[in-house]
Amino acid sequence: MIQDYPETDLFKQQVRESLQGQVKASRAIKIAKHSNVYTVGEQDEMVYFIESGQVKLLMLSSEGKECLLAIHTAGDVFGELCLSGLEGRLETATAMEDTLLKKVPCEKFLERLSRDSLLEGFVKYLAVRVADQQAVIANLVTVDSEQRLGKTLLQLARQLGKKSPRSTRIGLKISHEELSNMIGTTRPRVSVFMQRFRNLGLIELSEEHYLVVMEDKLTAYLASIA
Amino acid sequence: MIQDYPETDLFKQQVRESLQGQVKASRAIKIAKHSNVYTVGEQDEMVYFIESGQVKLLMLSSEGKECLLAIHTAGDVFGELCLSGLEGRLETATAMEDTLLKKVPCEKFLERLSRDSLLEGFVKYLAVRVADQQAVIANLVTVDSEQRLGKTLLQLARQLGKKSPRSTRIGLKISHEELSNMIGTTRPRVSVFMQRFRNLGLIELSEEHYLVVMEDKLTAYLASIA
DNA sequence: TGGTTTCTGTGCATTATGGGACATTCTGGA
DNA sequence: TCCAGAATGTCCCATAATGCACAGAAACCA
Repeated sequence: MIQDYPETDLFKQQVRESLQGQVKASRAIKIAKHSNVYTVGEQDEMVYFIESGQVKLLMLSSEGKECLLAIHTAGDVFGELCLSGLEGRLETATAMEDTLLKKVPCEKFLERLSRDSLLEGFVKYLAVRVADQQAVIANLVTVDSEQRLGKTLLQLARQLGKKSPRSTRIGLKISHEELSNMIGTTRPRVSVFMQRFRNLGLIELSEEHYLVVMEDKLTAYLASIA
Repeated sequence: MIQDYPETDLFKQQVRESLQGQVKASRAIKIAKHSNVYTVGEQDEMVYFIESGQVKLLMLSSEGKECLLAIHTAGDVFGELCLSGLEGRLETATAMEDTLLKKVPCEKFLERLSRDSLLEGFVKYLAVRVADQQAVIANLVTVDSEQRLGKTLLQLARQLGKKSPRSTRIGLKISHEELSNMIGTTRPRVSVFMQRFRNLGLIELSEEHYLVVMEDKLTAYLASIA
């Protein structure tokens, strides 16, 4: 689903450098664990860059059900949707850990990209975003929850994990409830599937309770139950 | 869910003009109804512009289930995901009617945008795309199929419809099966909901069997069952 | 115009899912 | 070190969704 995107990594690197020049202009801000960076509907035309920590993006349905859209970690950019010209935030951004951020007003961000000839890189980055979301949508539409959970784990492993020959460790604790909010099912359901994956040796919990994903095995299993 | 985006329309207008200069370089190509413009996995680094007709974008799951991602009509751009730098198409593009297209190699497209100072507009356009898809994902995750069908109809009405004071006519025939492939449910289920919406006066079928959506009523109904 | 195919409306078994509930284990804070 | 709150592992059951089947209507093709 999500592949390795060297171009995207390159782009993030470039943005980081580009924003360095901005350091004095925009000081780093500190967000405490469980606090919000911004909330739905809020007028906040800023683009954020994560120095350290983790941030999750959530949408709420009318009945208050949550949908976890993405988890971002150090080096990521988020909040860039204010560039769409739409008024008000569509989602809420919450720190999962104490987090250090840089923020730049969205017009400034565009100007900066433009000046540093990064617009094409940003277009590429956004195109990758659209492609990823497209894959997520297709998954939600076509496959059942076990399969979706599996693919989501693979995606998280590739996005956040550290690779070893046979496995990938996700250095970030994500609760079953958060997973259920990503794949559109209930928490108990995720528990059952996670247990199953563990019994089959597709995933493991490390000493420190980090999640370890055996990408090959999990991929093979998902294909076998398809 | 999907709002009116004057900026996006403006951008499409500008792209159209920008591509006019390209007319001789890239002749219009004709795609017969039910034929594919490109298919999954195909190497086809082109950006398309629709002169007339309709095109739908489909993804296929491993078991062959379809997911309808988008419907594009005259004036729209599609296939722009090749800008992500990923190899091979992620989806299949199929003409729903006889369709006339212009195509431009993706690097040429970028060059052209750059030359005509449309890169920022394109960034905005992509940001809107991401925002829209985000809304689609949140819907798939948080609400049930009736609600999703309703929202999808509203979205289609706003995207494809012609407005009257109280209603919007969608000048394009979309089968229940296609709808079911957009919202992630089965065809019979869509039939039942459509019937219900019709009985409640939320939608109508015109003489020529076009779908007419009473946006206000439908919106109110969806809110009432939330 | 007739015949064929696709689309729609419906019903019904079977299965999957959602929404609780509850005991147990973990974790972080005092 | 102990306690309170959070997260996890399991059940159950009412409900929603899937898969299938079939008849009627409409659209398409020749």
